[in-house]
Amino acid sequence: MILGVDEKNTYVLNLDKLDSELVKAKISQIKKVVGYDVKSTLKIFIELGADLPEVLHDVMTGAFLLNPLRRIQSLDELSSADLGYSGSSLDEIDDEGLIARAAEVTGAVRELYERQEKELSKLEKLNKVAQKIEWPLVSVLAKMEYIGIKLDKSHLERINDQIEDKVSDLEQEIYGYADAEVNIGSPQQLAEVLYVKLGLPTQGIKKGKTGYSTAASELAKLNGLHPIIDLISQWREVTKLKNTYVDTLPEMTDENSRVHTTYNLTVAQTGRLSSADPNLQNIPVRTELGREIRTAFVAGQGKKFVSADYSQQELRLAAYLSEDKELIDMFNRDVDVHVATASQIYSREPQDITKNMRRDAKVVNFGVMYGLGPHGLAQATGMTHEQAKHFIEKYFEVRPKLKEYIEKIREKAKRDGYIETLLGRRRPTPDVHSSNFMVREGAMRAAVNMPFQGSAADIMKLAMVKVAEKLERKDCDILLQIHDSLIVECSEDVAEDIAQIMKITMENVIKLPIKLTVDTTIGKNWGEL
DNA sequence: GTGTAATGCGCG
DNA sequence: AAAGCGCGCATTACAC
Repeated sequence: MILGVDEKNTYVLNLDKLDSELVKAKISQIKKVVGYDVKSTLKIFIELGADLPEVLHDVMTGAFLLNPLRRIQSLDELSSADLGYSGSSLDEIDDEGLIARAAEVTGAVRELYERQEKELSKLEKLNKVAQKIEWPLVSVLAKMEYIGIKLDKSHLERINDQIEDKVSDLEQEIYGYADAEVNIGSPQQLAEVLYVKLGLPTQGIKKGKTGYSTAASELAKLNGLHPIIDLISQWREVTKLKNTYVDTLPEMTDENSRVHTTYNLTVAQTGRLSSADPNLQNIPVRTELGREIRTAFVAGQGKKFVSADYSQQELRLAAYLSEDKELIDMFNRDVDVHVATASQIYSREPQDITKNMRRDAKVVNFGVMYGLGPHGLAQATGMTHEQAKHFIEKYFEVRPKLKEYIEKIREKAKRDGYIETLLGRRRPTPDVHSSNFMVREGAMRAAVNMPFQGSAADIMKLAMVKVAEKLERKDCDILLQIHDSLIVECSEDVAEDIAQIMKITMENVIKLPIKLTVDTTIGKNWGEL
């Protein structure tokens, strides 16, 4: 445990062991903190029951803000790359070594801090992102991670029993058709069975480095040609959920049956959070069995979950950023934008728009933000390539401002070498100059996506800071962030109240000419949300 | 045994 | 000819 103190700030290192009373006393006096991976340190402070200090700066996150392309963000890497340090490892030394070299380590942090502050002060908006969003968010995330979310293990056990029966049934049937006990989990062996042994057509099937693909999208093309296809798809769905969630989550709980994720601030190039160990941002929801897994996440005794979701946040931001008055107006009048879009593309009255027409319009509405082309649209909707091409053309006729905006982003990426979000977070775009078509176009699509996904991420992060402030002393904890959604746990009697606070806070976190609608739900488990 | 690439798929 | 963004993780296959 090392503290480096000067007249202005206290520099704290990443630690995992604490035993000295002296140290605990010292911690309680810390009011402001600078460090490397401060979030990890704050979790130890919480464990000790200390009040959290204000986060002034984090050199790991700072390095990422200034250059998100740099992969290695260890204190070692930063010290040698940015400060020219060449000594032995700073971040993998044991307790004794740490004490011996405390000055060295705090010195590196201090110097990185000073350099990064200088760099940030030259970039006004990025600096504001750091000061107003990232630094306050560090404490919010530390608390979320520390509190965790409760898992009903017996519920998962019951699900597991059902799954195991189903898996063995499916396997027996599949072995029957394959006339061998193939490893269904091996794409190689499976391809051999499907495309050689059973002689299924390989026309139109994607080919990878090792042979013909057996991915779900390719199997879909074979559906109806052989009963084994559907069985394999079912086997995949069930074993995926079993291996990834049902088997592993119960092993990651603490003594109170709670699981604690880690939110990473320095991974996603757009500024989103990522969640790992376990990843709680990809808990299933799209299938019946998947939703069953969600119900295993439960609120504690006398508590409820409240969820608050931004409704179509990225599409609203697209409307605002491209200054498409029509689209902005649609959102502000609460009309169904997918129906409205279909109505414009097909030149039909909204009441004459079928489910399928709406579905196709929805795919394009979201797809354009990712650079979806005719190929992808055809894939997603079942249109022919020609129809898809025409559909996209019609779309941009109806949304000329969006087309213009996308073109502007592509040009900016080439000209300036970076794209920024609404609040000024930057993503470098070096690959838009690549001589490789695939690499170049991929970089262009990522660039186009940045303002939408990244601005949404900024707004949600800011909202988390504000919501955390409002919920202080309210017997209510933020547990999860799933990109456009927050889940809190609070006592039953205040749930309605909390829902309202979250809605108002999140909708008004930033003043824009477009309404950012937030929907809330209350439930005893995640499946009810 | 450990590391890595490839494949596949869960979520927003 | 290619041609959907952002993640994390399980498994297989294979090199070391």
